[in-house]
Order: sequence, then C-alpha cells, then structure tokens
Amino acid sequence: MANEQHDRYTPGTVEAKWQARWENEGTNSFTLDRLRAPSDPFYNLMMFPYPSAEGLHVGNIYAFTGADVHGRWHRLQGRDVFEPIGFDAFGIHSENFALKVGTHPMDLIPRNVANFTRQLRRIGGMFDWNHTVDTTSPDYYRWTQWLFLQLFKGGLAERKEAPVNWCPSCMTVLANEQVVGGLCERCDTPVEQRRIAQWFFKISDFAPRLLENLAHIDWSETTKKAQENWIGRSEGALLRFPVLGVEATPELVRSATESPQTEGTGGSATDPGTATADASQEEGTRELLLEVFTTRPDTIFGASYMVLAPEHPLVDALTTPEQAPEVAAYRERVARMDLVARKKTDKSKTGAFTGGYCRNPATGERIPVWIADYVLMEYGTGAIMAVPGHDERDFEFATEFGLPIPRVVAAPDETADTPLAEAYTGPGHLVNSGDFDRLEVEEAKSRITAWLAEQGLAEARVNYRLHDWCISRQRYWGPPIPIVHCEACGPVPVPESELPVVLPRVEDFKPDDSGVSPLARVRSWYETECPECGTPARRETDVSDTFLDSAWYFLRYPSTDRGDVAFDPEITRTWLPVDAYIGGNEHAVLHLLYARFITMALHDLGHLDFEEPFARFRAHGMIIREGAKMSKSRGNVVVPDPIIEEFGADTFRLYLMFLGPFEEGGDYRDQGIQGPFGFLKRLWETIVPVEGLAEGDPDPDLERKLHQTIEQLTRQIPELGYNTSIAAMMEYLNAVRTGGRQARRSEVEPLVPLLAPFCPHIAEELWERLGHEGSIFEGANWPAFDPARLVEETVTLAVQVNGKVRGTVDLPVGTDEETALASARAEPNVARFLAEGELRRVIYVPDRLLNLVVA
RNA sequence: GCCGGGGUGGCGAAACGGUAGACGCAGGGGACUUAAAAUCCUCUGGCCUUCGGGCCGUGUGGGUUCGAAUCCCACCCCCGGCACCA
Repeated sequence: MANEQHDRYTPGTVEAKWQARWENEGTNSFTLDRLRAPSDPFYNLMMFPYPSAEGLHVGNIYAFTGADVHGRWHRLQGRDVFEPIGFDAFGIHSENFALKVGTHPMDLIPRNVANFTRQLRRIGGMFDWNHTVDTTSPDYYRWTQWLFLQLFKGGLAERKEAPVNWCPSCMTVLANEQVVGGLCERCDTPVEQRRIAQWFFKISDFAPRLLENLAHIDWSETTKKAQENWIGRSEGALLRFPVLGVEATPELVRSATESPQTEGTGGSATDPGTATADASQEEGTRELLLEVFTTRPDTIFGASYMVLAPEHPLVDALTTPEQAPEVAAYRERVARMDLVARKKTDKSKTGAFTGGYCRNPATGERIPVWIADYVLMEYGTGAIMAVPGHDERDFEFATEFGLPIPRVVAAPDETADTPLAEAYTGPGHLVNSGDFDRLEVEEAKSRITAWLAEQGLAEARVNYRLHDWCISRQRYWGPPIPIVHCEACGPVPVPESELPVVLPRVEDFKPDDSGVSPLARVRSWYETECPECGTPARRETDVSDTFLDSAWYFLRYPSTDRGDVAFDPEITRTWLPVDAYIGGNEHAVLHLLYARFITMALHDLGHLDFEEPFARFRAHGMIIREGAKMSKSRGNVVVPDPIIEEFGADTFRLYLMFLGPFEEGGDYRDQGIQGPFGFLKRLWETIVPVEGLAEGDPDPDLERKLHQTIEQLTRQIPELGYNTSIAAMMEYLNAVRTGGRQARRSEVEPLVPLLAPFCPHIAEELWERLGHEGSIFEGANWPAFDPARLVEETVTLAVQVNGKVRGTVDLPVGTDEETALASARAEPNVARFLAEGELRRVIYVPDRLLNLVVA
C-alpha cells in the first residue's frame, strides 16, 4: 500500500527530475565541436518570443509545443536536432510598456527575459540554452548594425523622405497603431503627416525574385498566398501624356520621371527605365510628358481626365494661378490627415482641379488634370489616367465632379451607346476607340500599348505593390543605425571595427519636442568625428526597426559561440537553410518576407550560399478559449503556470496538441484537460509497477493494433497531424486495458517512445523504469512497424441495398465477390430488402462494401 | 471588394468517393465508499419502434455517381489577412 502511494503519477516530481537531468547532462545542448560536425543535422526553428511583462502567453506555448514535438520526433529518428530559442526584446511594445510603468527598459527586459526563461524551461522544450539570442544585447545588435552596413555598402540602403504620422502636441512620430480614429492615442490631438528623411532598404528591387521563389519553397499555401498578395505584381503599361502649355525644362523632366516608384520597380525585365522620356525630348517634343501606370491601356480612349497625387512633384508646374489657392488648400487638407485616414476607402471622393491640361494621345483631346487623395504617391508613378467608364473609383470621382464618363468597352449584349450606370470592369470588346473598335479587351491591351510605344508614349511594364522597407524609427528602444552624418562627406558608415554603436542608457527616454529620436538630445553621445575626414560630425539618432532584429536571428543561433563574426561560414553551410520553421501566420508578410529579403541580399553580397532561409515553413492555427478570442481586456487569457502546477507540463502539452488540427488551431476548454490528464495517469498506472507487467508476446489483436498505431503516427507526426495521433494512442491504450486486463510489457513498452514527442518527461521516466539507460532522445528509439502485421484477418463488410446499409457481414480478408454475395443474401434484413425487386447490379469493393442495386 | 481557411451531435473534433460522428469533454445510469473525491463499468445525433429494425441527418439549393461530409456549379454565414494598388 505504501509502495502504491509512492508510485502514483506525480507530474511535478517527474518533470523537475528530468528537466534537471537534461540540464546537467547537456542532453539538448550542442558543443561547438558538435555544431561543426553533426552526423545528421536538422535545424528546427520556432519564432522567438517578445518577452512581455505578462509572461508566456498560451499562444506561444501552443506554437512552441507544436514545434518541439516536431523536433523531438526527428530526434527520435536519430537526427541531430538543433532547437534554439531567444528573445525579440527591442521595439515599441517594450518601450511603451516601460513608459507606462515608469521603469527603464534596460531594467525591465532582463526581468521579463528571466521570467520567460523560467517558463520556457518548465514546458519542457528541447531548447539549446547554450545558443540563445537576446536582440537587445550589444553582442547581438552589433551584428544587426553590421548587417545594416553590408546593405549600405551594397547600395541596398538609402535615405529619402517619407511621410510619417506626427502628433503636433506630443511632438513625436506615431506608429499607425498609435493613431486611433485620426487622433493621437495618448493626447487625442489630430494627427498629421510630416515628411522626414529616413532610411530605406530596397526590398522592392527584389520583388520579382521574392515572388518567383515562392514556387520552389515548401511553405504553407496560405503564407505563400499572403506574400504573393503583398508583393502584388500587376502587369500593364507605362503611358505618357503630353502636358499642354508646359515646357519641358530639365528639372521638370527629372521630377516627372524620377519618382520613387520608377526606381523602385527597376528590377523588372520589361522596364527600360526613363531613357525613352529623354529620347522623346530629343525628337523635339518640347512638351512635358506625364507618366502614368495602368493595367488597362485598352481603355485609354476613355481617359477623360488625369489625376495626380497631391504630393506629386509636377503639381506646381501644372497649376494655373487662378487655381493655385484651391490646390494649395486641398494639399494642406490632405497633409493634415493621418496616414490611416488617408487610405480609408469608404470616404467620398475629394479633389481639386489644377487648371492644367494634358492631351490624350489616343483621342487627341484636351483633358483636365486634377489632384485627389485617392491617388497615392507611393504606388505606380503617383499619377493616373482616369477612365471613369471602367474604373469604380474614377467613376465615383467623375460623378462627384461632373466629369464626362465615356464608354469604351462593351459587354456582348451592349453597344457603344449603352448608358453606364456604374463602371463596367468586365470583359468585352472596345467601342468608341477608333481603329481598335471590336477588339477584345485582352488583345487591345497589347495592341494599344504597341501602337503608343511606336510614338514613344508607352511601354509594357510590370509594377509591384511592395514598397521599400523603411527601417528608421524615431524612437529610443532599438539598435542605433550605425551612420555618422558629416557636413562634408555626407552619411558615412561607422567602421565595422567600431561596432557596436552602443545604445546609451538614457534615463529620460520619453519622446519630446525635439522632434526626433530621444537620442537626439544626448549630445555627448551623438557628437562624434567623421570616420572619413575627422571633422566634427553627428551620429544618426534614429534606431532601426525591430523587424530588422528578427530578420536574421536564425543565422546567429548556431554561431553564438563566435564573437568575431555574425555567423560562422562553415557552421552556416552545415545547418542552414532552416529545415523546419513553425510559427504564426500573423508574420506571413512582414517578418517572413524581411527574413527572405535579408537572406537574399546577403547571398548577393557574397555572405551566404543560399538565398531562401527556410526550406519548410508551417503556419500553426490560433487557439481561442471557450469559443471566444483570448485577450487581456476580456480577462479570459489562459495562465499557464497554475495549469502546469496542477496537471504538469506533459498534460498541458498533450492537451494543447489534442485541441484540434495544429495548423488550424482549437478551442481551449478548461474542463477538456481532464481527458489527456486521465490518459497519462492510466498509462502510468498500466506500466508503473514494472514488475507487475506480464511477459510474453502481445495479444495478436493488440499487436496488429499496435503496428497500425505506429504506422499512423509515423505518417502523421511529421505532417503535424497531432490531434489524431494522440487519439490513436488513446484508442490503443483503451484497447490494452479493456475489461481491466493486465497489460503485457510487449504491448505497452512501444507506446512510450510514441508518446515521447508530446510528453517528454513522463516518457523519460517510464523509459527509465522499463530498464533503459540514458535519455530516450539519445538514439533512434522510435519503434518500427511491420507492414505485414497491419493487415486484419477478418473484416466487417457493409452490405447496402440501393446505397443504404442494410446489414454487415464478417468475412475473411480477400473474400471474393461470389462468396460475399452469398453471405449477404443470408442476412435476413438484407434478404428482406432484396425481395422488393430484381437484382440489377452488384458493386463490390473488396473488404469494404457490397452494394446491391435492386429495381 | 479581393485573397486564404472554415461551417459535421450539447461542445472540441474524426472520417483514401464506400457502415458519418473515431478520440475526448460535458451529461445520464451503475459499481466501489459510512459519505464525498478519485477510480472503474455502461449509455449518449434526432424522431419512431412490435426492440427485428425504420425514417431523417454533415450551412442552403442544384448536379455528377451504384454510392457524396468528401467531387462540380450557384448561394448564405463565420474566422483570418489585404484593401482607393490605378
């Protein structure tokens, strides 16, 4: 009795014991030597957490457990699995929270990291604690800065002006999410736009490759689709509209053609760039040309006016003196809007007439030029030809301002004169389009583009939605951008030998009226000498985006033993690209795209020999609680510590993985944990007085079921089919225990490694009690199955009459049709339905079903 | 509006085009117990039943098929992402 007491399943004891042992024996840690020479490396990555003050969120635990199961499974196959974890602790979240509680982030973050570390150890992940990263450590961000310098030297970083949200009361830059309904979230002042010089990475140069490579990487389809949409390739044409009455001075031609977008899409193969514009100059066309991008060159005959973005550089040149006050007022009004409100689609169209005109090169007609905020400076050329008959936005605008709405496309049942009640954007043939009438839309696109190209007024063009990555943050809590501004030399990179540029401890890190980063008021820090000419110079005071920290962390993990390089070339070649990356789809377009870009850039710069960082990526689902989304404000967040306290980490892990398909998520119901808990208890009690297990071969039926279970798990676990794998183990254990029978060792022992990926602690304990030396994860301990033993001897055949099941018959496997039919006829209920008519047809699916068609 | 992913018992969910609801939760009944907890056994989609079984049932409406939760067409609803992108 006392012994029984002693042997009860107490998760706390078991888990503490094994966590300590893994730690002491370095079960999950790699030495530098082993990293250099693994026998079968497998890099298992999960998205490192942001260490918040609240502690590890159950969503993190869900993700990490799913990834850990995957890593442990590979380990049980005998592979060398490297499974690192770290902390993504820079950024506006930490900074805002620090501001709120009045603690310096340099004090706050270490506390949070310590708490996260404790929690992460407690859930039993197979983490290599000797290879962690903390993005806020100078040892790490030194290399983040190094990365910036590589891109800068490679011509992939540039400084240019861009709009930011500006709160005139707090005198600070706001992120989009800090703007609530056009007001500053802190002081409710209306937010406006301000243009400031910022650093950009030229990710848009990589748009075509980032898109094309998606076809060759093994990623969740949903993630790839999200990236595809984000990159937003669209095929169309660049068209040039002569501006009437404005002479083409060199400056105007420059501003007309050097819009950021024309550069941004420079990577596209169909883009000969701005040369044609110059050529047309040489032909003596003294007219200024206005460039627009369109996906519908076929509708050019319907372009009844033009629209420039209010910020477009040619607005001043086009505006007549009479219209100048109205234009200026409109531009000011737009500038006062925050960036979110600016792009709202549900507001009505506004705009102002510039007084200027273009000539429609197709019709020869004079068409007015307007400015309107529905045209965005950051897309295409920042100007459009407006075709109100066949574009919903233009239609709305033209209706608002009483502009003509010609029809140039007709559906099969329409004519050139069918009135347009709304923009028609469907297929059809051209009308009112001169020689191009009757052509189908698709053909007209290329024909019209070619026709205009002959006159130097068009070229085919591929445009991308993806815009350059602004990495400047006018904030405190991030790595300082390693640049020195010198009056004479311009922006000069900090020499690599002087890295890191250490973020100074600034007690007052609140944004203030200086208008830039808090670092801009630490004179002792920003005053320096130009690394090139030695004259007094000023450090860049902006810090870099948190997404830069996380765009390369997976490169650092295996090389954290190396203080002298960002990543060791040999080790990197050995371990990367990452074999399996599991994470949330909320990072589908930012983190995952930036990481791909950085990898591609480092590849081109000669630092890496691969250009895609993650060979395989799987997005996990989201978990909700009792049917509702979890959030702090609802107060329905699952707090992991008490649950682990009561049931143990193994049960918690098992339950999380049991909730539903890992890639779809699940509903956390507090009561539900009883199921997995009971399962572990029963498993323990089935095995634990090991002396109580019977010897001998397994029961034949159980043996078959065991092999089926092993087969199923071997197939499903690597595909993240966790919930059904767990169900299969439960089913098997139920079968072993039916009728309270005494289990044989041979029946239950293989269940231990099957369970190990999910519940590593109890698996280790049972494995040890069963007499094995060392950790179950050291060695290829996953059981094999024998395909020959999967097969049943008898099957239950469903017998249908006219597609409805009327009975079943038990038959030996492989019974022929004739015999099966005879047995079926012998079933009284089947015979009854058979008697209702004449047997017309027999469908026999051996070992499954017999369908008798009667009429 | 566009792009994904989904709609199956009271609930979470299973189901190579072949017996819908495995596994688990919750619930009913029973055993053990002085009692409770724990544990174990057992039942549990709905309606009807002469207890043999029958009818209905996977968001809705059509279609293909001997046979559809599964494939095709149209539509409705929910979740996630993007969105004045020319």
